[in-house]
Order: sequence, then C-alpha cells, then structure tokens
Amino acid sequence: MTQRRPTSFDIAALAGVSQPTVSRALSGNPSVSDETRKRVLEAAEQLHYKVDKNASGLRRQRAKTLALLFFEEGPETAVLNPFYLSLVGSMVRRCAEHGYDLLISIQQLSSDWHVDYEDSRKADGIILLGYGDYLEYRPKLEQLVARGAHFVRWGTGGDGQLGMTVSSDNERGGFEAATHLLQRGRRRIAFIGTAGPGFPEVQERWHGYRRALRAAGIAPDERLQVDAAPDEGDGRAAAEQLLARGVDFDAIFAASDVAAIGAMHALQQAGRSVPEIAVVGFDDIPAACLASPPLTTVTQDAHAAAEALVDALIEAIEIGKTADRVLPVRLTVRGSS
Amino acid sequence: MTQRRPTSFDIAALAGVSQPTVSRALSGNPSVSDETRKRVLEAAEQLHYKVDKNASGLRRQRAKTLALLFFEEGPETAVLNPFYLSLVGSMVRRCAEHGYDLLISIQQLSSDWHVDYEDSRKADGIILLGYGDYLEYRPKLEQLVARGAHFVRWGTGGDGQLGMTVSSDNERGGFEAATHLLQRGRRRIAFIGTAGPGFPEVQERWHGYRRALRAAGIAPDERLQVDAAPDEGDGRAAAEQLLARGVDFDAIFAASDVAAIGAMHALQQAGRSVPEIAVVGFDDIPAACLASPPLTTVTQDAHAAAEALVDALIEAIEIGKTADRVLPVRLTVRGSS
DNA sequence: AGCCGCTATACATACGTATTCAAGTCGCTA
DNA sequence: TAGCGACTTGAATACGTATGTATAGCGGCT
Repeated sequence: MTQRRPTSFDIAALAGVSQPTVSRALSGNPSVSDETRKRVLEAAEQLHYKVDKNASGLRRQRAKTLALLFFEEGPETAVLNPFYLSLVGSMVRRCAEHGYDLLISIQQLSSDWHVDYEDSRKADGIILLGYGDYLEYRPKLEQLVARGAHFVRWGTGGDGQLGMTVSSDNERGGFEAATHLLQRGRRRIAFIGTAGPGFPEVQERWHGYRRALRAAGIAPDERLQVDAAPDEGDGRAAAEQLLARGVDFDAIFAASDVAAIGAMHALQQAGRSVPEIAVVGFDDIPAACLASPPLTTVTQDAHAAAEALVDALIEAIEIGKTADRVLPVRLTVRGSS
Repeated sequence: MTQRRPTSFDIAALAGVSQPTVSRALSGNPSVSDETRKRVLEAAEQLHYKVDKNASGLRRQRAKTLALLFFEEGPETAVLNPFYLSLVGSMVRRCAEHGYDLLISIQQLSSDWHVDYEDSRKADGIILLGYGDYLEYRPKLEQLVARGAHFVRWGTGGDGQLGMTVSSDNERGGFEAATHLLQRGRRRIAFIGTAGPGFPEVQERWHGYRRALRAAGIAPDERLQVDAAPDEGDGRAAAEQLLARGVDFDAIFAASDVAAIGAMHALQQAGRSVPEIAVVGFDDIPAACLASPPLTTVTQDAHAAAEALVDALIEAIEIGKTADRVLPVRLTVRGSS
C-alpha cells in the first residue's frame, strides 16, 4: 500500500541510465545530453520524484535553508512585532525564488540560538529581526562573526555594527515626519520613543526629527521627549505623561506605529481631538490604516525590505559578497495629521 | 582557521567511546550507563557539538520539521491574515518544545505545494492555514490523504472534512455575538460575511447568529446579510451596501475583525456613530483593540489554537492518533457595542 | 569449574545524494 | 588507420548519523 518513496535509483532504472546521471540531469549539469535529460525529467515526473532534502543536504554540506529569527524583549507572550510579521510573506516568496526554504524561530527558545542553526546545519544563514538592545546581544553577534556564520540584521548600518545590515533610512524618515508636521503649522512637536544608545534605529529617527526642527529654527525642548518601547501600552503611557507634564504640544511624532496608536488612544480618552493634535508614526504596519483616524506614518517598504534581507544573505552565502543596504522611506499622509 | 565541524566521531574519540555510543548517549537511550553518558555530554559540550540535522534526518527518515502553509486567495500582495500571523509565535514555541523545527511557506509558490514538503522530506507534516474556498482545494487534500501524508487544517471539523481539523466553536461564537447584541437591545442585526458552502467557518458563525435570533423570536431578514471576504475593503463595501439598501439596522455582526473594522470606517464616514450602531467582529486580531472604538469581538484563543494544531499534527506523526479538536471561544466586549 | 543471563559497549551497515575519476563513444586529423 | 580531444556516461565513494547484531565483562548459580 504505502509504496516506498522513489529514489534517484528508481528514476535511473526507469529512464535507463545510471543514478549519477539522474542527479546531474536534475541539477542542470551541462554535461548531460538534452536527450537524456528529457528522459530523466519525464521519469521523475511520472514517479512524482523529489530530491530528498536530507540526503542532498548531507552530501553537499548545505541545507538550502535560511533561518528567520525574531529576537524581541518581552516574555512568554509570543506576540510578534507586526512590522516584522508583514515581512514574512515576501521573505518566503523570495527564498523560494532562490530555491531556499525558510525556517522560523524565536529567541529564548535556546540560549544557543545564535549558533544552533549553523551548528546543526539546519540553516545556511540567519536573518535577525528585533528591536531592542543591541548591546545585550553584541557578544552573541561576535560569536557568530567569529564562527564565520552568515547573518543579516534588520536595523541600523554603519558605525561599528557587526555583520551585514539592511535598514530603512531612519534619519531621513524622522526628518520628513517632522518637516511634514512643521508644514502643517505645528511648532511644538513631541517625540515618543527611546532615543538611547541601545536603540539605534530610534536614535536615528530622533536625529532626523531634531534636524528638521533646527532647520526650522526651533530649539528642541527636552520636556517634549518621552521614552517608549514599540508597544501600545507604552505609547499610551507616554502620551499620558506628556499631558501630565503640563507642557504645551500640538503634535506627536512616535518612533513606531504601535506607540503612535497607543498615544492617539490616550489623547482621545483625555478629550483631545487627534487631527488637532497631529500624530505621525513610523513603520506603516497593516493596522496603521485601520486606526481612526488613519495614521499618518513613515512607510517602510516591507516588500523591498524582505527581499533585500534575503538577497543580501544569499549573496553572502553563495558568493561571499557582503554589503549593507539602506532602503528609502516615504511619508504616507493620512487622517491623523 | 575554519576548523572542520565536529562529528560524533570526534566526540567519541574525546570521550573514549565509540561513535554509536555517542549517538545513543545523546538520544537518551537507556542502555548507556550514567557514567558514560556524562563523559559524552561533557565532550559534546566542549566541542560545541550539535547533531547534524541532515544526516540524522536521512538516517531516521524523518525531518523533525513541520511545514506551515498559508493558502490564501489574493495574488502577489503576500499580506497574510493577521489572525494566522498571531498564531506563528506560539506555534514555533510549541514545535521547539517537541523538538521540531517549523518551515514556512505560502501557496502558489509551487503548484505542487501539497506534496512538495512530504516528497522531498523537508517536513514530516503540514499545517494548513487558510480561509477561502475549500472546495477548490479538495482535490489536493484528497491527494494528501491518498499518499498517507500527515496534515492538520484550521477551519471546520465534522461532516466529511478531509484530514484532521482544529477549529474554534464557530457556531457558538456566532450565537454569543448575536445574543450579546440582542441583550444590548438591538433587534435588527446585520451579518457581514460570505455564508456560502465554500466558507464553512463563516457558515457556522452564520448558523449561530440565526439560532440566537430565532431564540429571541426574531425572523432573520435576508436583506440584512451581505457577502464579504475577511478584508478591510470588503467590510467597508459591505457596510456601504447595507446603507445603500435603505434597510434599517442597528447592529452589525461581521464574520471577521478586518471586515468589522472596514465596516466601522464606512459607518463613521457616513456620519453614523459606532457604539450607536453596535459592531461585533470575530477573531480578536491584535488590531482589534487598536481600532476606535475598540472592537467588541469573539475571541479565538490564538495561543491555544497554535498549540492544538501543533500537538494534533505531532501526535498523528508519532503515534498515528488522529482526532479533531474544537476550541472554546469567548466574547470580548469593548467599546464598539 | 562451568554455564547462564544481564549489561554496556563495539562493529558493521544503510539511509539517498553529489562528485571524483575512469572509461567509453564518436568524429576528425595526420 | 592510429591517435587525439570533446563529449557523455558509469563505477565507486563519502557525507554523518542511528540501529540491528555481536561481543565482552561479570556476578550468581548448580
């Protein structure tokens, strides 16, 4: 009943050739004649033959698989950042175009996450996605580098970062968001987000924001900045804190959409109208246009980001070429500003 | 520099035993003495040894990997349903607890998606996630069954469904949603969602909704039902159509959160206040509490769903036990009703 | 002493593929 | 016609693990 799965030997027998020829024919080796290749392909088709991934991986010492690794703070919740999730579909597709599979994992599963995939040959390279404190992970990244592992991170490039990086033009995004608010006549623009050294992306957005203010001749007011993680509750709390401080403000630029949405909720709950106090976010997560009013935000092109990450990693694996990539951002104006 | 990756032979040499003993020690075989096992584990630790997944998979004819397959309608967009995405984190964790990896894929990549993973031994089983027309996929499911493949679907159990199924108690959810609206004094409750035979979950929710109406002595009015896919645009269009029909209604029960949110937008745009026309959704996607007003909805426990899917599949693979599972739902009342 | 049974380990092998090396065929030239 | 290269194909082998079978050690029994 459950007949044995066909092997390359079965194909060989059916096509009247030897097993190595089958392997060559299927992998596109040019030394196989067209005539033979055709017979082999037909036989393979007929028996529903597929190359055994384990055997193939064992023989060539390569898994043809990438690992996608979420490393976020936060404990058991397993609620992943929506922007990252929006990358997943495009990543899978891109991997498939290159003939790779995509394994998915999250941090904390094993304290050895950083080497597990490489060591067990589950994956040929790792895509790291995570806000959070890079400093904390630095030793692990160093270990990856030391082992010659291939990996890309989404985040911030440049200055002494470890490994390859793909990122949005965060500084530019911050600049454009703030400039937009200035053009809307806002002068007292609050910033919600942790601009500390552990969060380089946020810091860059903050730099862009300040550059815009300076360009408009406005001195940044420290009382208008509140720390907040990319999290609805944090955004809400940040806005409440702003209100409690009693400082005047007519706009908010939040370093993430989820925080921006949380802030809008707090404002509305406090009886403040939102387009009146303008709010701009960053990311353009799917939920941004579901908020009400729909959130003006700095759009990161998720599709391009996903492809850039995959392409960068595969290039590193296959031809050893490593180069950071910075993707353009664009402002998407909606109802909240 | 790049020293060769250690194999079980290296561990064996270091621990002063043979290679098979290493394999047995690491896999917990009880015939290895504690003393020996300890030496082996130490040696493995010392050399950073990890079992080669390809070799192991080849030998045991099992990949210790599950494939997660999204099959949704819609073309290139690669925007995946938020409820499904919210399952991912918990699935990964559960897989890891069982010692499995999780591969991710989307439909359309290959017309052979339904057999690809099995045939190439990439995965030992498949988790299928997808709304949409089961009828269309039925032949592929039949092929999976015919080949003795292991798979679970999220959706609807019962009556002649193919393979194993894990689902929410959709009928109950529909009943509770409608009952809640009735208790809020609503009498003319519209239903947004395609209750046709191709969408069994939606149909069950619709049945529950009608049962609640009947229980309250209300005759369902066909003009209060509008088709809509789980999609913001469709929800918006559905609400607009309701308004255009000129039929009176004081509440909407939408078969998905995204459609519900779309409907709220349409209502608000038309100048209708939302808690006044009450809206209830289904799913409890992360964005549901970000909407404004926050959406009352039927909560499906994503964490439980994820674990049930993984557990069911692994049980089928490892001990051949197959049983459908139905998960309870609960109503989460928020501002929209 | 001789034998049995039990435990802990070693030996040998198979999983299915990809690749190295050798060999065969053919056409062509000297 | 011998010989040489280009082009195809086949034979042999290695990848690293897990497991069936055999063996060594050892205590207890008659």
